[in-house]
Amino acid sequence: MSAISKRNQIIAAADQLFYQHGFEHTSFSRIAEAVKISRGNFYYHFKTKDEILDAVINLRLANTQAMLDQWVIEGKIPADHIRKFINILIMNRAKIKRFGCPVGTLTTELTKLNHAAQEDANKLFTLFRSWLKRQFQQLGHKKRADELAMHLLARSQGVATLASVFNDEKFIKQEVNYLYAWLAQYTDNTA
Amino acid sequence: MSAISKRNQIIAAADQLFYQHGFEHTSFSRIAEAVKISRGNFYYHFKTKDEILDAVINLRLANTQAMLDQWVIEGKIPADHIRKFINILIMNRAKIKRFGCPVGTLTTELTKLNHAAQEDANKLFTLFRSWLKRQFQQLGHKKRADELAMHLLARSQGVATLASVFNDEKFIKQEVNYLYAWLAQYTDNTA
DNA sequence: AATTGTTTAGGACGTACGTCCTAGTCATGA
DNA sequence: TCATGACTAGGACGTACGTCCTAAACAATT
Repeated sequence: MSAISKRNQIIAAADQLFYQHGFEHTSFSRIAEAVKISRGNFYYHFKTKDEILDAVINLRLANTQAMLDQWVIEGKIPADHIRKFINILIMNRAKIKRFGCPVGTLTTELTKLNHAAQEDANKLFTLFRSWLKRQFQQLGHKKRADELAMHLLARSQGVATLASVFNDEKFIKQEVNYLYAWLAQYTDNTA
Repeated sequence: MSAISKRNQIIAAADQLFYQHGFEHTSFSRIAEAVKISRGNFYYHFKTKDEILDAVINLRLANTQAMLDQWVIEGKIPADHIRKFINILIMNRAKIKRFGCPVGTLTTELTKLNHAAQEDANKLFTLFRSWLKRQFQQLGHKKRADELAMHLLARSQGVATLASVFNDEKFIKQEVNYLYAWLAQYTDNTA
């Protein structure tokens, strides 16, 4: 097991645990247990908890960027791309129902903790926002592109939160249908 | 200073601190400091932290119920009542920008902590949901009342979250306008 | 076989937390 | 004046946490 691999294992485990139980509530011991190393040995890979958080955020940023790039490759038109964004609510509905949105819940927690990494975490949102904005621009809505991007982001956030509170996957599907209908307004019959 | 008064002071302080810094991140000492009693003395008023949480949730439930009742008294028609709900985004925009939605952020945190009080906290959402449902029913949307209530709740949640992430009050106002427009669809020219 | 750098386990350290106890203060009213 | 119950300050307690150290095991190379 190489060092890099073990390091990545730790980051991956922390990623999951931060999502499921929150950053503050996830202890070193808990992560160490998940990757089957001793708590003390942890220090060899990461000096502080904040270092892990940075690594997790960077991992998520990279994964998100890759996902967005992939969507652009797969889809033919901007409307396809945006629909792929909406569709993550469906794809991840089981996890969303249990733990909410990974992006939203992390940034919310870091804001409450007044944590130094909160601006880095916000970049996750900015990534989506800029990407969505570009899609709406390409749809021809140059002026309102950012407004529409923010609207869609907010709607998705709300759906994730309520689905989690009420443990309701059906609600996700319902709202996704609303979102598709909303999007259709802005696509020139290119559905 | 009577016992009840001091107890209420503690609950009120905890209410604020839980909102601003989260439940887990708010220590006994921090609350005691806020109400100017010693940390040890705390034990006289509340045996455990969970007891305070319960009290805070009950306080919020009572305040919310009172607010909803008041709205019904003040407004003339159901559309007025729903608009008052939407308007809390405007009324509380400064706090929302800094700390998000008090209801949403608490329930989200308790879910991550897998805390026993999470169901009680969810009652806050249920309170709004049932009330909104009733308003939509009175608007004549018997079948879709709950669906519309959930939709409005989700939209509000999303707005609060994004406004907090991007520190953006303008966004709140923008989305509130969208919400008013959305609501107008369901009111028979009684705006 | 010897050497070197990487990775590991185990545990020590200080701090902060939730909890709990106790001795004492204070106001009230008999 | 004294007895009572409400309230308080200060600190003890065990536990869990983030952090840090050290000695040993391991792997790769010479």
